[in-house]
Amino acid sequence: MNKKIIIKTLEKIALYLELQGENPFKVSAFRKAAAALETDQRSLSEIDDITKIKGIGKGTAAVINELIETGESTGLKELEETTPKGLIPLMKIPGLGGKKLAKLYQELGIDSVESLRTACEKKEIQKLAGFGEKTEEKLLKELEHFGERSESHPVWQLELIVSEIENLLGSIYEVKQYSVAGSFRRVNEMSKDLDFVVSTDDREIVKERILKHLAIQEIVADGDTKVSIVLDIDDPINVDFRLVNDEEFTTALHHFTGSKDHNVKMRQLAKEHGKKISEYGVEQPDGSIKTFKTEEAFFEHFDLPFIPPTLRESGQEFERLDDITGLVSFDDIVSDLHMHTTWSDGAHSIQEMGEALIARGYTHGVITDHSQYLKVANGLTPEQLLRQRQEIYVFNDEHPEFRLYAGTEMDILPDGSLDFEDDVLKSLDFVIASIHSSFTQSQDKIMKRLFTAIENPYVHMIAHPTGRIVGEREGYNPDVPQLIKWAAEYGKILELNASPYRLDLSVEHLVMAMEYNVPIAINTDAHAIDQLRYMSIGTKYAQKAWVKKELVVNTWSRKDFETFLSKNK
DNA sequence: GCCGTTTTCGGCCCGACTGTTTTCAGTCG
Repeated sequence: MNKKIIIKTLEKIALYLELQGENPFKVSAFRKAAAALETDQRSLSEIDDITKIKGIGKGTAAVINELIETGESTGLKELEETTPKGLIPLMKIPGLGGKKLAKLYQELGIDSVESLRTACEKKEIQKLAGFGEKTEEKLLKELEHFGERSESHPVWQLELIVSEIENLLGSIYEVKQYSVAGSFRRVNEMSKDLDFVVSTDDREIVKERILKHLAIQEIVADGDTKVSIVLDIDDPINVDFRLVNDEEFTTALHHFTGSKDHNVKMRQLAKEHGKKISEYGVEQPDGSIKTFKTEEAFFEHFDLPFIPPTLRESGQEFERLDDITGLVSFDDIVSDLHMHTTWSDGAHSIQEMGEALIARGYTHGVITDHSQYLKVANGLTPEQLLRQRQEIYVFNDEHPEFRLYAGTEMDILPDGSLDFEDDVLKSLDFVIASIHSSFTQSQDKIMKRLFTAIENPYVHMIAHPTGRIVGEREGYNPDVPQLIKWAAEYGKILELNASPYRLDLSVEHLVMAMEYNVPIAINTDAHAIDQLRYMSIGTKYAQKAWVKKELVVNTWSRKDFETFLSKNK
């Protein structure tokens, strides 16, 4: 029996209990037990007494033990027999939860999308107590495009929408402070919706401006403090705006940034001190409400260090408070080691990219255009590389306070060979190797290709090691744990490609890389100046994997970077 | 169902919005 199956079973039981309209605390007890098991790092065989885990008691332990012994759960079986499977997808319909579904099933025998639609059309639903005409209409409307709207949106899609909305909010005179919140602020790869917190003295006007300037498909909710809309774009997405007074901004931002689990932990903590956290402030034991200028001050009020939004996930962050200070942050970044120019498929010249790096306050950077194999990207021949170097030297002469290094993003070819001979590589300051072709090869072949690069003494880094596109494609499926071990052994850097399309390596793999002390370079892979902004997303994403500053190559000084380079010569 | 340096019973995070109601339940985040 593996842990994943047990976790899934506990979650299933919770879902069925919910569908039966069970006590919500009982439902959440099963969810908590599943979460507790998941957070516990040990494998099943390493756990001797399962009830010692907080959140697992007599009832849930019985389910777990039965699963271990027999591979089945009689409790779940019974639930499955008394609750039709067809109800499960109905939970996704907005406005329908366990209680209402239980009632629909018991009173009208509704157990599927079809029977729900029929009941709506026959106007049977409005007759039930607690339901009405409006509910029925709303359900019918939801059923029309049920399953059409995608459940979650990748970060690269949202990034553009967020900056557009931020521009709008910034342009409204009556808006005092604003920020994106929710899972996007926590830099999750996928988000179901977008949340914004806005402070103002004049909610009506701000609301009016928002509704007027956005392309809106539907207004979902329209209250005093919350406006919820669906944006009218190719892939429609729900956007919530929370309107608060300026002094409430910080607590509201914290509240709506979540995650839910993080908030629950914070509130429990507050309660232990006789305090009460809400989006409007922290109620003190004497009943007064305290508000905060910054999130730092908010956390300090509870004797906590600032917990970055990216870490506010499972509640586990409260157990690693001491590690937070050593994490990489955007302020530590002094270089970007992967970018393209007009020499290959970039939009800007060496001069322009270099000056953009200086403007960002960096001390150095590497120009890494594609290599000759990548014809579609205008890859460079060794001769072109040589000429490009002259241009880089000129730039350095003109900007003595900054240093641009000559590099390449060299293809690892389908046959496993490298796109440049060693003597070409030797002449470069920094060599990136990456795979852009034949993604469907066997893992064995892919790993052989990667190993060629790893063992080449002139290669410094493997870029976007899995080739994935967030929410779109899997990549070429390398054996990442093996790659990490090789990188550790051969002293190579692995990339965290900061482009929101890639975020590659992923959190899971970065955690592994940290265990082996493999240096990570967070690079934008910018093909134009404005893409250099991805560095911020990349560093935040790295925090999610608790990536330590000292292992991030682009926090190193120019001197330390050069020392690393000279070791590989 | 789980939990306990105030507790083995009575809580369990907190509030907004909606639609159904004449004071609140259900859903949602």
